[in-house]
Amino acid sequence: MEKTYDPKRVEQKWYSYWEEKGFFHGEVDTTKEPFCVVIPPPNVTGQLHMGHALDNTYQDILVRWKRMQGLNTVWIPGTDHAGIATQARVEDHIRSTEGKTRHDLGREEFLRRTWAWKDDYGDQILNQLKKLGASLDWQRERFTMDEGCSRAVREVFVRLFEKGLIYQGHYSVNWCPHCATTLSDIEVEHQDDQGKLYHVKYPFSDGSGFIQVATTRPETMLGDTAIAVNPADERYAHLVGQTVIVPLVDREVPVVADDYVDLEFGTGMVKVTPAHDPNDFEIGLRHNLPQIQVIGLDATMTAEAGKYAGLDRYTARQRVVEDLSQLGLLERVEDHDHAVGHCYRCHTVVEPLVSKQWFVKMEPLARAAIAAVETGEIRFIPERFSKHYLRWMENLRDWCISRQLWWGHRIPVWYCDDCGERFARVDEPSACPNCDSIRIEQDPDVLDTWFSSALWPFSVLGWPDSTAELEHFYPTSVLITGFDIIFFWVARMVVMGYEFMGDKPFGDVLIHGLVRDAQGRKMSKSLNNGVDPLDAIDQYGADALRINLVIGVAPGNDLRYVPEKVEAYRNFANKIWNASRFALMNLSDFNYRRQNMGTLALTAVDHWILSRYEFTAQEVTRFLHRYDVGEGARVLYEFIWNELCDWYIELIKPRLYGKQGEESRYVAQYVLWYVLKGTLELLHPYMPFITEEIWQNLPHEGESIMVAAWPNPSGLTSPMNEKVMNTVMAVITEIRTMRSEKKVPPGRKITAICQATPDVQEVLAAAEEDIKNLAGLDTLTLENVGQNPAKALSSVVDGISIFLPLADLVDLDQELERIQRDLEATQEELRRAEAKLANEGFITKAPAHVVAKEQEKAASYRSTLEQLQALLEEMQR
RNA sequence: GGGGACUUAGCUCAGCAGGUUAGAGCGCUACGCUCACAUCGUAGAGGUCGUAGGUUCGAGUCCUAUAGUCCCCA
Repeated sequence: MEKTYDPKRVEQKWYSYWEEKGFFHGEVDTTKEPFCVVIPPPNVTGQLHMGHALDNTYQDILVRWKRMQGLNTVWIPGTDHAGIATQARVEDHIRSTEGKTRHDLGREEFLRRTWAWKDDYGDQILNQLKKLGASLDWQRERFTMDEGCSRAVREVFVRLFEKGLIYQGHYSVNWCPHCATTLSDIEVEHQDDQGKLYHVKYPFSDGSGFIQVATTRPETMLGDTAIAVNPADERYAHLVGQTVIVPLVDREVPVVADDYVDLEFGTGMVKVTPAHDPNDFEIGLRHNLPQIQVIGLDATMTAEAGKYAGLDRYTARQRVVEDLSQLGLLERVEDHDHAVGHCYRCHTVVEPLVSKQWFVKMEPLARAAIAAVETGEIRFIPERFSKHYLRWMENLRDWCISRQLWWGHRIPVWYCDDCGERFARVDEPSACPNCDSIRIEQDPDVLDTWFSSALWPFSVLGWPDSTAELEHFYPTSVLITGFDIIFFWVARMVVMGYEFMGDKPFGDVLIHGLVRDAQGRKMSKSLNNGVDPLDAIDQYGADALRINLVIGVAPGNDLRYVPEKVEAYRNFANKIWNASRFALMNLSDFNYRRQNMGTLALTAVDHWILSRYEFTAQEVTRFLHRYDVGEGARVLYEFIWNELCDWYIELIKPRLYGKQGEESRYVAQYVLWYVLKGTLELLHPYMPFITEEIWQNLPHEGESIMVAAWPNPSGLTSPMNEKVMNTVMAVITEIRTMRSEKKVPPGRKITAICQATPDVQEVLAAAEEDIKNLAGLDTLTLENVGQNPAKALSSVVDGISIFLPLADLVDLDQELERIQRDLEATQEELRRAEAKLANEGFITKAPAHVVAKEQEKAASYRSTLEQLQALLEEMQR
């Protein structure tokens, strides 16, 4: 084995091995408890980013853990067709290579090209997940536009349509002029932009003066069809029913009263443009106002805008403002920050437009989805995201599902050219069901990408067919995703799950945060501060990246990607590597079958590490069970580095080298092997590659660590030996500290005298060789508390007086000062403990074991204090 | 405007069911290439856990208020 761990040498090898052996695949096995996770499907043309790495690391950790626990485990991979993103990318490509638009190619050819693009690049992101070690069941790979998923989409659409839950209508929707499609409400991101508030005067029709309105979008006034005031506004009550002239277009419009108007804002009067503002649209409906569209699909002004026709909306704004100013109708302009909607894909400012679109009626569908979270049938981890979800679900607006794209699931609705019949079908119809005409046309629009993702947990299991998979694996066990898509995706899966499966899509939803850069900024293309996970894997190894992403992170919280931290876990991998290398070097002649644990003459040190190992196993299991993935990692890290490596391996070296006989050597080998192997198993979900590589080299049974049994409690806990070892370690550490303070060269062997009670002496005597080895002693003398040795460094720990007779290094003043300092610190601790114990409430109300622990501490402080005082007296003599 | 999160060592963060002498990594100081590891070891410095109240025998941990930072929704 090499001196340093080389991830590149082993990662590819083991991934291929696992895949070939079929360990990732799970068949339906009704005799076993199922554990099923569906991947949040990444965009088919996307590239793996840190967010994916984080998300899939969490999933893989849980999946590997459950698999080792013996559950019938399946983690289903797949990709999302990502309508807007994919179409935009292919359009860009065609434009730059051929100078053509999608319209030049036509729908059919464009779709052919997009499928070809998908075939060329679609596997990329999934292959990148393999580099991360993701144990996905590749035999079950799906795509949201594959045949099965597409059929599920049509089936769902038709059923909802026939139930009257999908309807078509003219409404104000969000239009992205760049992507040339509508967007649902949540696809619009509101950002505060610096804008201006224009105060414009509208003359009364009868020439009796002006009213004043404030607007941030003066260009829309060309489409004004009313002025509105609040009915409670006494200032304007007399105006309601009068008419004013919209300047520039000379349109006569009424003044109406509507509750929507905010009395406080601006002048308390607003212009109403039903065609270009969702709120104005609502006002328009209430007052029967006409909708005049002055801005077109390409964000330029329409013919309705008169002389402004053809101008871009922002140019038109300037012109309108100039013209108003010239007419003396612009009262004033002030700075004004306001929220402006931007497309979540391209960040273009969204234009509200009235158009005919398809909607899903959400209110009846949401009921079950709300109840599920309220009753705890579906649980968010951390819990606070339940509120987030519920608040949104309870204020749900209908979902606009039609998109003016070509890439996606085409809406399965046909129109008859002859009789005008409109009908939905799962399979393509050949004629009109009403008049048998074959002159039928399918709706040109496609569905929102999230419509198909909403079906993911059951469509990937074979729905609408009733498959064994659905029966066994649905509901899935846990969904793991970021908080940013709770509304887009999680909520809609819950809705669809209850509607079509009559059951929740998953029981638990584990939400994680965002990966930010080292400065805490979001990783983004525009900032170019993203870190490519593949680069990170290349540099530090997949295992280091994985554990770095989860350790020390509380569930739901964001984390920063700090290269130094990944490096620390690369070092951790190396530490494990070397500890294992040491173990293997000493296990060449080891045969675990020779004797089993029960018959071994275990030492206190052996009992201690077994006890700590058992504790670690319990903790890791407990933490994983509660999705505290980061805490589980921390426990393992600390056990491996601080206990197994720093102490146990150091302590057993002489035994392994045969210095205490063959039997003792075998016992040490056995315990080292047992603990190391078990620890690797516990660590495997976090660091799959290195653990497999080492495990395969250790004596073992089975084909792979990934299908080894998860370590179960086996009664190895030993509080007594833990206590003994704590004393021994404290003595060793104290001697080391004394040496270090006095700059005793590490190589110099010295003598130590320990004074203690007979029972403690016994403990120390049993550990004499260990203490001598690790504290650098040639002699260790144990005696009763009494006379101080002359000219010695001294200290007291856990009621043990330690003397190092190093006459040349003793400086009486320094010694006095140090002892005095220790004495004061101990007094302070004792004071605290005694105060606690003197408290009636504490004694009567605190749990017995807490009180006992406090008493023990006080006793220890007391004896330490006594010895320190004795020391001091004698030194001062 | 409504909701939520965060505020713990110089920096980045843990702290699980209230009970430890409050932890880790990085950085810092001193010493050390001791036959697993310098991607290392040994020892050390460094924190009134944002502030103010409250609950409790006991609060970094629960409650209220307050300040600052950030996020979501409207």
